[in-house]
Amino acid sequence: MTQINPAPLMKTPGAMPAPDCSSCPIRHRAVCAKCETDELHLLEGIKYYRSFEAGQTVIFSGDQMEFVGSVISGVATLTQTMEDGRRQMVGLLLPSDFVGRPGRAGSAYDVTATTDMVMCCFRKKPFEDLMHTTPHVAQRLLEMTLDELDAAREWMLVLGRKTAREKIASLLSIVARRSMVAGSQTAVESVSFDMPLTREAMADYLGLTLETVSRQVSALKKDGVIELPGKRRIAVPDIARLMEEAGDDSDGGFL
Amino acid sequence: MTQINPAPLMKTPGAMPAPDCSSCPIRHRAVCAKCETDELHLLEGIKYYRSFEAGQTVIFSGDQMEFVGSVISGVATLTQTMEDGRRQMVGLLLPSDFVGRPGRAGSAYDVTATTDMVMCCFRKKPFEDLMHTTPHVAQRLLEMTLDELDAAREWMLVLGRKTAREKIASLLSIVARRSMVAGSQTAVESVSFDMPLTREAMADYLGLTLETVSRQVSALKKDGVIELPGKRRIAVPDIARLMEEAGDDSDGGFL
DNA sequence: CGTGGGGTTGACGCTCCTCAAGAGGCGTGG
DNA sequence: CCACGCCTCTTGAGGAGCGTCAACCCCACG
Repeated sequence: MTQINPAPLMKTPGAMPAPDCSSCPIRHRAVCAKCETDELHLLEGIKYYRSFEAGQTVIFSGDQMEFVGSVISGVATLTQTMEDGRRQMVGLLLPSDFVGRPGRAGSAYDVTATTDMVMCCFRKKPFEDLMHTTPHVAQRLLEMTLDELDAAREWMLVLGRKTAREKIASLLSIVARRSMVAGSQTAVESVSFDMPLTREAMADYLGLTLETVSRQVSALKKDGVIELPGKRRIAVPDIARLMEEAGDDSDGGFL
Repeated sequence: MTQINPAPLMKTPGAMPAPDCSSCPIRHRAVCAKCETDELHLLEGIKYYRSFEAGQTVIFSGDQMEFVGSVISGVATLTQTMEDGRRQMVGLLLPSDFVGRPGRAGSAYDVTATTDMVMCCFRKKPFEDLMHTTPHVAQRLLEMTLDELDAAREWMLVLGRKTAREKIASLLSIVARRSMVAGSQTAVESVSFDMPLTREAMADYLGLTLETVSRQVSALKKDGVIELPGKRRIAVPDIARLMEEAGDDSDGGFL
């Protein structure tokens, strides 16, 4: 059984000293992944760290974005809200994911930290300038955006066609997979991880109500697909079984 | 190893003479939008036209993509299918939209023409090379991908949180808006357009059944939100009313 | 004139939502 | 120390919305 432990690394929200890029845990997966050392120095010159507390809003929908950046640790969500209060999560931001949209002034979504979180930020203007001069940043951003688009489309299938039980299993699969990548595990059959979302956030993700989420999680537990060893912790004894419940078996493998 | 050759194409869709870029109707909206004349010549050198009939599959999910390209006229869809046959449309490709994913060998989705369609194609390899040499193509592709991502996220809200009636109204709004852009109308309060999708395709788009789509279209007609002057034709006497039914009023305006 | 594809409409039932009550954990303050 | 409020989560009962199954219409086309 693989154990993935997130490393919480801060208390007070706000600006923080930014460590060296060479020791960065997401160095090879973030926007900067393709950068040569000279390009990295340019980025290093304009970067700064910021931390956010669980529950804190990073950007409000419609606000001006003065920065873009990468999630270093922790989890954030992108959500849309209708006038009558209905909410849909449209993005789940895990370590190495990029926040913000170059070329557009305001944010179209609310960005909220669901756990304590640290970001590596760049002021938007200098970053955009840098995109024009260093092709590797723009290239990597295109790759990442295409991956996000694929993820969004996968998600559409979940939202549009899957049952409540399949939706839950799909979400757990995604989080499990990402946590395995982060821990650089390969080909294991069981995992355990901390679920960074509340029942309500899961419901917002999946287009369900929190009651339905709770019921289906209980059902998956009763059927032995998952175990709940502690608050927030989820153990998956048989990953293939979970994927089967999600409706997409024989998958396992893109990126 | 036995080779089974797919049936030859029925009519004569396929290669076509490619007209000059300067007279192209999507010149200023497609991937080539930012190109200078010299860059355009490079593209012109590797481009070729292909036509597809309504109902014809452009690419099967999992197939190698030998080309990428832009939709010139007509409509295509991107769909995903689960093993048990459940289908979800994940992209609607209208004129100027880009088809294909540079940097990945195979297609993740089925691409199907829903009307007769003409595409401006580039063989994948030369196009990818060109992306590295002419920054304007890569820049424009990033912009377009970001727009697609926004559209996908808007769509998630539709799939996850809207009622059947709101879903129909949302789809009609999108098609109406796009048809207005194409016709370069400004600030009108009524539109009429041809709906390029069957009830079944609409259902696949919206995560509904075709019966529900049919019922809700009838209901919108009965309530005077839309009129159906002819087969496939839809008239919207009051666009604001339609947007209200879609659940996102006071919108009107991104791109 | 028959056939097949697209569309409409009705009856019925299942999934998931709504409303509601209550349990368990945790920090605060008396 | 326990009481209290607040938050998250669980569980139940009832109902609505949409899916399923089925019949039927319209029209193009051979």
